[in-house]
Amino acid sequence: MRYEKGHKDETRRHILDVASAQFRESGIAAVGLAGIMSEAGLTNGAFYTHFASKEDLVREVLVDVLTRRQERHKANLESGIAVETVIRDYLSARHRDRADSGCPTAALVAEIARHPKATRDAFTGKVSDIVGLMAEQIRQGTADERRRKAITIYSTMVGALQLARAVNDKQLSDEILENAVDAAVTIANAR
Amino acid sequence: MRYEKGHKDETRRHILDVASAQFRESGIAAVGLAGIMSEAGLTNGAFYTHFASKEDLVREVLVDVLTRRQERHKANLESGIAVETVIRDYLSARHRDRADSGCPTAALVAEIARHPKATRDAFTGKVSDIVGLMAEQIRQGTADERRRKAITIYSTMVGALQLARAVNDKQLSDEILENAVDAAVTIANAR
DNA sequence: TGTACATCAGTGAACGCGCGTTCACTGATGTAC
DNA sequence: TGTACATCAGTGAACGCGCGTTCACTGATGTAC
Repeated sequence: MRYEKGHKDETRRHILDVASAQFRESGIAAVGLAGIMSEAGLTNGAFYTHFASKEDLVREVLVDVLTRRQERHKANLESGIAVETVIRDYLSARHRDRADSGCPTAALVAEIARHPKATRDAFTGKVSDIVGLMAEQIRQGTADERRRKAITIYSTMVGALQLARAVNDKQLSDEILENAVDAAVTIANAR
Repeated sequence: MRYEKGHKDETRRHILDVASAQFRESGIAAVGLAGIMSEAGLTNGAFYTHFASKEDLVREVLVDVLTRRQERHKANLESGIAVETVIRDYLSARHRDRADSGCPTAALVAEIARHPKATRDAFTGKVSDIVGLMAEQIRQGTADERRRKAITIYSTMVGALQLARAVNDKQLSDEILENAVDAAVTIANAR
């Protein structure tokens, strides 16, 4: 069968979506291409029509998801949504319990640190952009102070979300999220 | 050959050390038992004389390393070492660059979140103990406030160390560590 | 208009490889008689 | 004291399995003449 115009792009988009959910849910190393392709409704071989290798897919997924999240940050900024709202969403029980649609940094940062330069380059650029947007969203302080605050808030959010996910005790998990919200909001509003 | 008394314990200890370094360096999923055993100077089959399964090894490694780190925290506390010193060591360039001998939480927390209950239980208990010791080390605030501070500081340190490792830009990496030090020290000393 | 060929997304079997795990076996030492 | 057997940490080959990747092939549609 020959396909309609745009079909290949749609398929590629679908593979990216399936892969990004599986990676965030289970980690990169634990996810196989066969599993991704079968969830996407395709067979093994079709993978290489769209991507050069698994590592290529990883990099494309990271750029894709982080770009989408960056755009959401940009929209938040333009519509004047407060940084407190972003912090509360990030450190919510929902985000903790739904890693597959959540922040790829929290899900994959340690694995990314062990991936090749091209993948880490892509990640670094996007994280830098997102931190920049968060800095713009912060109201108190000079540009430099706001950047420093954004970096610290991002670190705290990423660490707290991961700990809240790993810990096998609902009370401690909630406590981790709540304390991180307080700390992040305090930092954002500090003069 | 028959072995001297204590030989088996030494071998087990050696396998634990090799495995814990490899896990922290490369992640749990990316490390194979054959590689661990060969670095330990043994062959494949001997593994099951010491451990029931890879998952059993993972749990034993986590308990072992976190217990040792907990004991170091206890010693720090008893010899009156300030929490600032712990923060600066944790967020040092050395710790960032030597994951294999570093904090297993920073290296493995996201992977641990995806492991079976027994593994997560062991991790949760140890993290809880370590946070408790950090809380005792903090000077300002009521017991409850100190616990809350310790949780936040731990989250910030874990997130910042991981980001500093993943980011492919020395300047940004150093910036992440420095800002996290400032934030953590400020939290520890806040009234 | 009809026919021959080109295109190309996707199929599905196969490749070599390393994984976690199993198991019959080794051989130096300890124990029993 | 000498001999036969038990013990057990470790060996190394083999198990089935799923991995990432390759490739000859399919077949519906587009294009050329």
